[in-house]
Amino acid sequence: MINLYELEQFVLFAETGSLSEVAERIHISAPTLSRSMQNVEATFGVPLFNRTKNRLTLNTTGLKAVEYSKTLLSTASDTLMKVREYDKKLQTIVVKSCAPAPLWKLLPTLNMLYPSMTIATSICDINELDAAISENSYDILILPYMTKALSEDSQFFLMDEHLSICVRKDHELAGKPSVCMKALNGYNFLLRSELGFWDKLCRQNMPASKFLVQNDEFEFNELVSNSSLPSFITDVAIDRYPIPQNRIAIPISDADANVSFYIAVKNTSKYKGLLSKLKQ
Amino acid sequence: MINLYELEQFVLFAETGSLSEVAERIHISAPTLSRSMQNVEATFGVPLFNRTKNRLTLNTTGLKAVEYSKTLLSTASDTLMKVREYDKKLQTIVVKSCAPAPLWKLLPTLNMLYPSMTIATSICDINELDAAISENSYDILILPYMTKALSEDSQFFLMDEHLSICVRKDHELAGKPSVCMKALNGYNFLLRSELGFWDKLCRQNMPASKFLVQNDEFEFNELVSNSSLPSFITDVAIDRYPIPQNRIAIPISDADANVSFYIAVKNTSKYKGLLSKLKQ
DNA sequence: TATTATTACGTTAGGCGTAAAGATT
DNA sequence: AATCTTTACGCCTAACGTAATAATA
Repeated sequence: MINLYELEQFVLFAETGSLSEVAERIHISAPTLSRSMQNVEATFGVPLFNRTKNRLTLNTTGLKAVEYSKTLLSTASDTLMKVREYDKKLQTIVVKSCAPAPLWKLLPTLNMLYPSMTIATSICDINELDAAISENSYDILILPYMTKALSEDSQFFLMDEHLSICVRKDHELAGKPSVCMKALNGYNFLLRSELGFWDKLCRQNMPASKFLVQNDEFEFNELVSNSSLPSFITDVAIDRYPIPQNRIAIPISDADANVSFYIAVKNTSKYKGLLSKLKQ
Repeated sequence: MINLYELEQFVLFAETGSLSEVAERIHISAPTLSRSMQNVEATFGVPLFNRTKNRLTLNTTGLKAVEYSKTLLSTASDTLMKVREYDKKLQTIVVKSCAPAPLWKLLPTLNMLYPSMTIATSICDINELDAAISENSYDILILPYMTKALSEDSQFFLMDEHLSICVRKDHELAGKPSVCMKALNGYNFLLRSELGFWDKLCRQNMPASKFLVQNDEFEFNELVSNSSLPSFITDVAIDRYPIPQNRIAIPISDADANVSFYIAVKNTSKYKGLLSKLKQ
């Protein structure tokens, strides 16, 4: 049976050309390494070396053996790597959501129910979520509708979210009880990044508007407080991102802006604990 | 570092489903095998087993690990096999000849010069020899001409051979000093098998003749002695296959039937000893 | 003389089996 | 009670390093 440790020494010798040099490099004694090479030769069962009195070199068979040994060693490390990778995947819950707010609700519950699991969340466009479905690269999805690409059994209502604009109290729209996106088209807005499908929704329904996207939360808040540009807020986000005193929220009346989110799980039995928790 | 012996036990366990059964099968104790499985698990570094108190089973990661381990083990045995194969090829001289007689001359010399080498001889058609050239699947070739597919430096004259027919003394051709193949066309002949290009030569030049091919040397000789059918003989073969008293050899005059054989070697430096020996 | 490979040899770590324990059917 | 896995423990092999040898540049 091949000893992979000795085989590693063997290819190291091939790349170095000297026993003593390898011995020093890997911190074993020269006699040990010499014996290892004899063992390798014995397991192959054919001569691999030219032995002159004080110089060991590979013969042509030895060179071939090195070549094959390298691929063997690399498949060996592949074997380890892939199994570890597989195990890691088993221990991570991949959550892909079309919007951030549902994650705020979902993550604390997930962490509580599966404390040993790693939870990998990402906010995706709808087409990315569709891709995740067809590639099976998810454990949990959050969509703004029930998809027909998955069975109804695996999808459940999660929560509603209602979009408002957030304007200075002196803004020309400030007095209205509600607005529609058509009326908003043309106004420029402050927008946070990582909004998922909200971002696309705004751009599609207000093509004449421009959106100043802010990546940084602090900078975004500063701008909301100190500029006159309108921004967005939702009923769910209002706890996390309170409205400044000089601003007021005005609900958007469009159906598109009042969303129901649905959770879809790949493995219903694995997450039945989660699902029953969410129903409460 | 993976221990392949333990890994073998691991896949054996996967195929069997019980430690004690495997232990019995491969003649080691159950505790040793138990430890081996613990070692395998440790080298992978992830859980591979479900451990109930008295039943060990693989988890899903374990099943993946078995899968990868099987391919690793098979590439390991491939590695051994291919290196051994390569070594074996280095230690065999592959000789392909268009006819048997040149081998009679060549083989004793080869055996004397390279006593440790295995010599693999075969008698081939010309097109097989051409294939051997393009596939590099030879060490020494014997052709009835100098081929242009190889450099002149690697080809040398070996010997001549002259074909005769061998007829009963009462045969109608028995009195002739020589014959041409055109005149022989239509006669039926006894023919030995394994004649290489001689066989094709006869069939091409005497298409109206029939050839009774004998595989067995004894049977062939019996027929030559006891039938009236003409056969063939050459000057080189005459020592090995003496002409019966009731027969006589008549030389064939065609140029095709009087051949010069050439030896071609793949590695001239490797066989320069042989070549200088042959020149004597 | 310095460097290199290998053999000799003594020590010790680790691998194996026996015995035993703990648990299940 | 029989079967199965795992732990405990002692033996003994075999793997390692040091020291020595032999040979070369």
